[in-house]
Amino acid sequence: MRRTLPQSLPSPQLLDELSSFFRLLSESARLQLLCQLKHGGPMDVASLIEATGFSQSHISRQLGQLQRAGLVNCDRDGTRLIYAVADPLVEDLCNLVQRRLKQRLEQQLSQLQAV
Amino acid sequence: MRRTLPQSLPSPQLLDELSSFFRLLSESARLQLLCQLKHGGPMDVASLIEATGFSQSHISRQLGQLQRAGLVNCDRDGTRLIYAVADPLVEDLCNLVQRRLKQRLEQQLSQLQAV
DNA sequence: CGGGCTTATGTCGATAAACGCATTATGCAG
DNA sequence: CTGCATAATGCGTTTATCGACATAAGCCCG
Repeated sequence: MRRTLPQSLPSPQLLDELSSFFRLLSESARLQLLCQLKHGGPMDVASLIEATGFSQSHISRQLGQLQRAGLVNCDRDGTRLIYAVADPLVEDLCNLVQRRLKQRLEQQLSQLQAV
Repeated sequence: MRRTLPQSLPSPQLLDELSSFFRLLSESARLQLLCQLKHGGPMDVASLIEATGFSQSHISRQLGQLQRAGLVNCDRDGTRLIYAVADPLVEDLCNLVQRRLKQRLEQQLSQLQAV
């Protein structure tokens, strides 16, 4: 009896917006930047280069995308820009997915052991 | 004082798995298939072709990806395969993101009106 | 077994995005 | 105004993926 009520189909525009959002998280580089910022708190680009090993141009572009999506914001400190996570949503999503990955592995493990 | 405790950085493998998962949802075609299955309940491939307009080969491939990720499963009915959503996680994720998109638009709207 | 139906896969062109290098733009100190 | 540092952008190469067509593989019925 646990049936979710039949929701209507999302419009093509909504599908595009949803998929575009998920696309932001579909690249490990961007996810890495977000996690790094979450972990170390607000940090400047030089630190992100140091932490991730990516080129300055690449990091700048990825941060630009994340900023346009509102997932990140930045303050100036002289010529440096200090970036910070602007929305806890990504962390929540990652936690949900991570828990699910874990459950799935445990399930596969138990099935193996059942043989 | 609402500070989440400093979680450790995810490993590269975890980052890859997370981003790979999100990549599944980063294509509107796959999201559309999932929503269609959620909306119409279990259905066969012919119905999905009818509903989405994609080619049979394309749909087969996308369903294959979703199935390998455990997001979808299928039962045989003779030669037909009946696919169904296997995990409510995707719906939850979409709801979270959708709500956030809505909040963001409302925020932008109020800022416009404040001028 | 042979033909018809349904799904999976090989292949290909088109497109998009990653990523780095080089260059330009922007802010700050002297 | 001139350097000096930092961040953003133009451009090219490479890689991956979409999506379709054609073909193969699997299943069922005569």
